[in-house]
Amino acid sequence: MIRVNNTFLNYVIRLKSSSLNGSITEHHAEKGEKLITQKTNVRSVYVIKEGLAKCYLTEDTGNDFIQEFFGKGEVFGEIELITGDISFCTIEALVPTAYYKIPKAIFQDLTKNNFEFNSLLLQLMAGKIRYTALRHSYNQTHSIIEILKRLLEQFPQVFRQISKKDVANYLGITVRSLNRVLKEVKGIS
Amino acid sequence: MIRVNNTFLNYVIRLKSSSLNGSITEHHAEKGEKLITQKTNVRSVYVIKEGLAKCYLTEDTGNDFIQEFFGKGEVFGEIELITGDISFCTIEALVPTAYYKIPKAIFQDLTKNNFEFNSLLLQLMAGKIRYTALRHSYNQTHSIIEILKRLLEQFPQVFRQISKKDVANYLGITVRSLNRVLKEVKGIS
DNA sequence: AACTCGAAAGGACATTTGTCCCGCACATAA
DNA sequence: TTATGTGCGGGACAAATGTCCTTTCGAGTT
Repeated sequence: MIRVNNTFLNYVIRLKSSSLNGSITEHHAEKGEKLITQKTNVRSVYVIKEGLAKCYLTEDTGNDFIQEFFGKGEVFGEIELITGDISFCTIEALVPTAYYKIPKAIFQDLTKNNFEFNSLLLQLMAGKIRYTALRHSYNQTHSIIEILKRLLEQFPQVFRQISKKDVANYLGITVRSLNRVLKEVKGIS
Repeated sequence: MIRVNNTFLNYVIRLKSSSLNGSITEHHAEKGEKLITQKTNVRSVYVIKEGLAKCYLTEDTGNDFIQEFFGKGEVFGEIELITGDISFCTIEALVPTAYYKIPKAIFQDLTKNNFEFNSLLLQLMAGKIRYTALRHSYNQTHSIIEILKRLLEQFPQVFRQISKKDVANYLGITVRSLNRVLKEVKGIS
């Protein structure tokens, strides 16, 4: 749901304030601002310093599917830099968000010449693969009410930060269904 | 659906027949045999030389969710070696399958000291992330009939190699629904 | 041959989810 | 103040999907 990665964030902060001072830059996005737009070129790796963003794909049907919510330390853009493809998703700030940008050339140099960075990158990507596999498996094999119950256990405050529509798009259902099931969940507990 | 990776396969074959002769070994699995079992330790990276396997997660409900079908050159086990966790899925041969095994120590050495291998590994993992993101987004935002139509366009022969039950588990639906929708698809075309 | 078993096909019904509404509350702009 | 838009909540009905069950078929076993 809301992913974080403090290990990587701390490492990037250390990198920034050391040898690479100047090439890793800090930026700020307002609520609703897009950090990456689907089907455009990506020139940097992004790391969230503070805030919250949604990562979503817009389909030909006009529907959005929210892949993940990114919190402190989450990294994106690295996939596009590695595969060389254009972006397959849009990243949009849900609240005022501060983030770091690592330019492509610096990123590529780090992966090749910095063991620790390379190792953290592998960890991070392996974690993404593992996490999404587990999530989609759970989602495909359980009813919406079970999925929602689990989500509310892990993030009791979801709706404080995230709109119903976004949660529905994350679960791949309509807001109407979300409301219906939400009522049911509350009725039980 | 059926993923392949010839680039990586060729590289591994070259590796095997050169410096690393002896440490990369070739094996064989019968139909139904499991190469990796969910929730057990993984000690090697696996690469399919020839054949077909399914990668699936068994949930507490008893339901299986098939994440992918692995064909020639597909790699697995690398996630577990990187994160250090036990396996989150089972890999089972669907036909007689030949594969290579790269022991953990060799794999770790290669990622650190072999630029080309490291680069191929990053490509491979980035590709997995991208591919599954696109697939799950499509699946969540389209009806089963659209998903199935697309699948039949890309793999007209699916049912020659893969049972209805496995296809249903891949799509996250029941066999009954699959049959129903299949009839509809054929009716249209 | 007789038997068992697993895969496939599909009927009948229940349940879940989506679609299309309408109304309410709360912003913000005119 | 009055408009206008947007998020939220939910009723009523339609459509999609699951559950349960029965039948058929063919491969292998005894």
